[in-house]
Amino acid sequence: MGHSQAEKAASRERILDNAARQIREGGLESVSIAELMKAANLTHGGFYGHFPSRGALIAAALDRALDQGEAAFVAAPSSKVPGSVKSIVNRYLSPAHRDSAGGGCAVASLAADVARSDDAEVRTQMSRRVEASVDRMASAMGGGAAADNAALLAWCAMIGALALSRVCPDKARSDEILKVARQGVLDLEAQVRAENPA
Amino acid sequence: MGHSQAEKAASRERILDNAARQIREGGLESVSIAELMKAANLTHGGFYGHFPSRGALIAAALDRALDQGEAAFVAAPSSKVPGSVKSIVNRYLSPAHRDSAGGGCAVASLAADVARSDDAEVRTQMSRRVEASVDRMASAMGGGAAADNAALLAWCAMIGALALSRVCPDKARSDEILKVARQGVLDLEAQVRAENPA
DNA sequence: TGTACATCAGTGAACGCGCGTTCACTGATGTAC
DNA sequence: TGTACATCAGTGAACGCGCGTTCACTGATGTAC
Repeated sequence: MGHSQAEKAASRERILDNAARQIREGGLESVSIAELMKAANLTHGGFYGHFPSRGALIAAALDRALDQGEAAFVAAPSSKVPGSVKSIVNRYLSPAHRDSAGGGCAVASLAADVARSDDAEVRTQMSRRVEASVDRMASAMGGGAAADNAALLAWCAMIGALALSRVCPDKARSDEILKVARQGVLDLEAQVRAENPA
Repeated sequence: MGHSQAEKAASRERILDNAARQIREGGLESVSIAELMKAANLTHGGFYGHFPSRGALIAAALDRALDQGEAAFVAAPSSKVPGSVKSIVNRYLSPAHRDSAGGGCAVASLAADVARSDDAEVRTQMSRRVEASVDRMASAMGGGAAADNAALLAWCAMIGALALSRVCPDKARSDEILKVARQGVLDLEAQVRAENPA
C-alpha cells in the first residue's frame, strides 16, 4: 500500500466522511471505531494515527456533518446567490431529505444529541450554524426585524417537521407533514413581504 | 425487606419512572441497568424479575415518558377542558420546560432517537401521541381544516424551538428563541380564527 | 544506476473495562395444621 | 398460639462479549551515497 502524506490525508478524509454520515444516521454515540475503519478499508489499530481519541473524532465529524448539511440545503447547489425561500424549503422539506438523514442536515438529526452534551463548545458549534442559517433565511425573506423572527420560526418548524416526518411510519402522512410545513414557511414569507414591501 | 405483590409493583414503578426520566435526559440508549436499579434502591440482578430485557424496558419507558410529557403540557394541570392555545404554548415553550428535559415532552427529546429505530412499533407509538396532540391543538384553535394544518405546523415549530433552545449555550438567545416561537404560534392561531370566525 | 537505510502509514494481537444477562442463594412473608 | 413449610422479591458473584485503546511489528516509499 502507498504511504505518502497525501494518501494519509485521503484516509483521514474517508474516516471523517464515514463518521459524519454515521452520526447523522445513528446519533453521536453510534460510531464504532472498528466499523468505521472497516468502512474506510483500514484496520482498527490505525485509527489513532489520525485522531487522538473517539471523542475527538466525534467532534470533528460533527463539524463536518454540519458543513455538509449546510452546503446541501442552505446554499443553492451551483451558485453564489443565497437562493429563494422556496428553493431552500423545497429541498429541505423533501421526501428525499427525509429518507437520507446520513447526507442531510445535521441539526435536524443531532440537535437533541448535542443538547444533551455537557460540552459547551459542541453546543456553540451547532448554534452558530443555526444562526447563520437563520440569517440567510432572513435575507431570503427580504430582511428586517420581522424577517429575522419569521426566519427563526421557519427553521424551528422545518427542523421539527423533518424530525416528525422521520418518526411517522405512514408514508402518506409523512409526506403530508412535509407539505404542510412547506406551505407554512411560504406563508410566513408572504406575510413578511406584505408587511415590509420592497 | 417486604415481599408483597404490592411492593413488587411499587419497585417496578420506581424503575419505570427512573427510566422514563433517564431516556428523556440522555436518550434511549443512555439507560444502564446497574445505574437504574441503584437509583431505585435495588441491585442489578433483580431487574429481570421485572422486565425480560433492556429493550423491553426501553419500550415501556418510552411509553411512560410519552404519557408523562403529554400530561404535563397538553392537558391543563387540574382540569378536564383542553386548555387554550396560549396556556399550552406558554407551558411548552417555557424556560422551565427547556431546563428540565427529564420531566418534559418525550417527543422533543426523543424524536430523532425514535426516527432512527428500525422498530416500526415504537415509531407508531410516538406518532400516535403526536397526532393526538395535533388534534387537541386544532380543537383549541377552533377546529376546521385550516386549524388542522396550523396545529400541525405549530407542533413542528414548538418541537423544533424547544430542541434549538436546548442547544443554544447563550441563555438570553435561548429565551428569545422560545419567545419568538410562542408569538409565532399565537399568530398562527389568530390567523386561523380570522379566516374561520366562530 | 544500484544498494543500504530511515521513515512512517497501516497491521493485528492483546488488554482492560463496562455492561447486559444468568443463576444459585437468602431471608422475609404468609399459610397450613 | 405456635411451628414447619412454601413462596418469591431481591441479592451478588460470575460469565461473555463488545469496544476503546495500546503497542510491537511490517513493509512500501523515498533518500543518501
